[in-house]
Amino acid sequence: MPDRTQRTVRDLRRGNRSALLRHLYFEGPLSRLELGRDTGLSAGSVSNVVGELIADGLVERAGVADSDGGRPRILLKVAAGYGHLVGVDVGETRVRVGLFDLDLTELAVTEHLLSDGGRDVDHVVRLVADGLRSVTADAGIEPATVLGVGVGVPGIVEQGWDSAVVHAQTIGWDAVPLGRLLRAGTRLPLYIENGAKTLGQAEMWFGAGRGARDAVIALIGSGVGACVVADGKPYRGATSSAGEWGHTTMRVGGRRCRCGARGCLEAYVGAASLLQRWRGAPAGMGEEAALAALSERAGHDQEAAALLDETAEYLGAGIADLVNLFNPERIVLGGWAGLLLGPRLLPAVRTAAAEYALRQPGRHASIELGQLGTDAVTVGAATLPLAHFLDSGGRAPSAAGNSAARTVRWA
Amino acid sequence: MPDRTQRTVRDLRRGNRSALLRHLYFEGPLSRLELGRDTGLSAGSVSNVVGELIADGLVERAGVADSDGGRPRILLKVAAGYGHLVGVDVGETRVRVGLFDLDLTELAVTEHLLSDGGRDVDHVVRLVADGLRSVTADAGIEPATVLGVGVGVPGIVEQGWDSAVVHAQTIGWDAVPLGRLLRAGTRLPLYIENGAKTLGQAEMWFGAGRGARDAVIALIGSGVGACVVADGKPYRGATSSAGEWGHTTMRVGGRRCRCGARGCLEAYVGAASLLQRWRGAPAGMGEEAALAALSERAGHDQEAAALLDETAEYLGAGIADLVNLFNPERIVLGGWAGLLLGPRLLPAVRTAAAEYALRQPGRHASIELGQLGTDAVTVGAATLPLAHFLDSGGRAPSAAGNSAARTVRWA
DNA sequence: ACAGTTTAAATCACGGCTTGAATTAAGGCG
DNA sequence: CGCCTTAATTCAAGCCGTGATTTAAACTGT
Repeated sequence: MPDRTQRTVRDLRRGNRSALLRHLYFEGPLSRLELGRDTGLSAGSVSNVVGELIADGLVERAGVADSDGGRPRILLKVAAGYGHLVGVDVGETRVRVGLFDLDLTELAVTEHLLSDGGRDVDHVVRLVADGLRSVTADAGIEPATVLGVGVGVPGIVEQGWDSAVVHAQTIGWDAVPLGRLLRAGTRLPLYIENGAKTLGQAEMWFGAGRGARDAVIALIGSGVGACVVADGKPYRGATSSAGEWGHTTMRVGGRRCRCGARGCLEAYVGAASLLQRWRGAPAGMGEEAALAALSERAGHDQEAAALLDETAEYLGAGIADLVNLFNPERIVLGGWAGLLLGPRLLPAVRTAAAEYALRQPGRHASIELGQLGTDAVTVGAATLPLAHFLDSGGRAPSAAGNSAARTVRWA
Repeated sequence: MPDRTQRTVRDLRRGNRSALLRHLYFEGPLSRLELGRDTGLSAGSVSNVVGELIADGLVERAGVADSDGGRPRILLKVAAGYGHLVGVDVGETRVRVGLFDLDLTELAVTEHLLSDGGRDVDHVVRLVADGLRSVTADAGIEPATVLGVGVGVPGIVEQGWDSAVVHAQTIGWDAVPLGRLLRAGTRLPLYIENGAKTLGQAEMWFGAGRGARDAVIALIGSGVGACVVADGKPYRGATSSAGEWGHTTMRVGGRRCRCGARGCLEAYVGAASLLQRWRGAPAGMGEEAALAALSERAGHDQEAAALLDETAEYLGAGIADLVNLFNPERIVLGGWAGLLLGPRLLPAVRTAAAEYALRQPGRHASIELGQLGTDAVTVGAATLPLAHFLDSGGRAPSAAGNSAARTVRWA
């Protein structure tokens, strides 16, 4: 089937509304003249489209630029109060629900700890629905102003034509029709996506990935994964499971990984694996605290230092794989373990990556530390409905008449 | 900068011309009614656009379907004789130039062997220009009917804004401004691309990849590389060097690769590496013949069999990396060594890939043998101008007034 | 041979959109 | 206040796709 993205003059207006909205959102405040120069639209078109966006309440004045003798420019911005967004982080240990305005300023947040690792699907679904009601009430907004709900989950999300189905091994979910289940609790548009991908999108929008077109967000936690962005768009693959970097082979026939294969990157650099192999691991300590202890001990303990040196080499080689295969301009190292170990390991990781990557792509790729912690899964999930809204030119889908989770679209 | 792909009603017509042309090209012959059904265009629009394409000579009648009592459907197809395409394969051992019609039927071909491994850039450029003249004369066509020249080269091609620059280590080329050099010999639009990528495109268009949207063409020769296709488009990366699969790490600190790094897949499964490690390698035999001998000897020689078993495991793990990272629906194993060893190794490769790949993406990916030999680099190169032509809706760029190689666009 | 029915394709009126040119708006300066 | 400069708006024109209508081309029955 041919690709049918634009075909009538109405699509033209929608495309140009989207282009102006996105440009204002990421680069604003801007004048109409700058919008025209940057987007290539004629002055008349900018005037027409901006006029419509202002009439719709999506765009507002943001001040006046000083004049050197001609007519002064009026600055414009996206109206932060036009609508609201909800972001949900469904994790192994908690369900976190946040309400944001269009600037992604957090207006309310609620969090529930899970005692069973998230295995009880119905319980999680109930917590999401309750959290949605709670943040809406806390912020004192009308539910009708919510443009959509983005949900990040710790597994693979298959985007079916009428529902999102989640496979999340770490919380024991197998083909859970989460879209349909959440639909029972709300009429708002739903956008369900892998949590690593929502965290990756957050880094791309306002973290270390900002401004890059081809990037990889490499996430190290207990497990290891990546979010690949190609030409500004997320790389999904045939069934949306692309980016399983943690299960690429670093040593054929090597250490057994919890996924079942041998020699996976995760079996060498995942926090769980590190702590398993560390003979000085303190007993009874949580994973994060234990890894912090390992990092601290590496300063004066040879075994801990050697373990982290080996980790840096494997990480560097794994990053070199990303460089050689994806040819990104930027690699962002994130995840709770990545942020914890990053400051100490990054120089050695860069050295190792330079050794294993081809010279030409390696020269073009910077390796940087992420800027956002794991709480950013929530705001990253809120970017899902926002991206959709911006892509549609600010014409949100109707909350009524929809019986399924929305197909997820990214920035 | 916002993505500005369509903005005026002229772009609408261009997009719809492109959609109809591509659909007719890949799926034709078809009636107007089928075109409308498949593309979603209204009957009136199909009538208008097809009428224009017929008037322009791009589309012609291809027969009439039988009628059951209503008006019979008229079948349409792209006019094979509308224009011509040239495909060039610049390799280590030869320069091959072919002239094709729009159906990619070969009308003439010429080939020159290289005695210096392609190191003399000026000599290669002269051979290309001479070959172009030669095939044009042999086929007895007007040069003005040639829509463009596609060139496949054995290295990384950086697509600059006004020229293609080639880095091809195997033929000793470092930052060769091939676009500018070839420009001196012809006014035709030039499209320069990595030969593995043109071969990959050929497999996608009329080989084992046909019909797939997310695929990887994995090429095994002396070296190892891949051509990644995402959502029907080639995955390029920031500087067009994506797909260097042969230099992903299979064993941290392992065998030294000719690229300088340790543990690369190429150091384990590339033909050059295999022959280097085979103690029974016959002296004075060419690479292809020697590999054929290895394959044949594996039937009754334990060492040869063990070497190929190890190769299958590394190949399977390398393919599993592609599955886990790119989530393709299809992996095509090609390249001269891949085609030679494929029939014998494919069962073991599939077994190994299933062991190393995650279950969910692994279940969705088929692993198949390529259908085209290395001569397909030439016809694959011819698909570059053709893809551009189809993408532009059949409005070819003017040959005059262009001082640089064209930015390459793929199917 | 003709009328009626069916299916395919062409034609037409209409509305929407962007563009470039012309006009209006809003400063600064003498 | 007039002139100049720069920003924004308005207007006429052309292009495009759509849905409704008309025309075209077959088949069947009388």
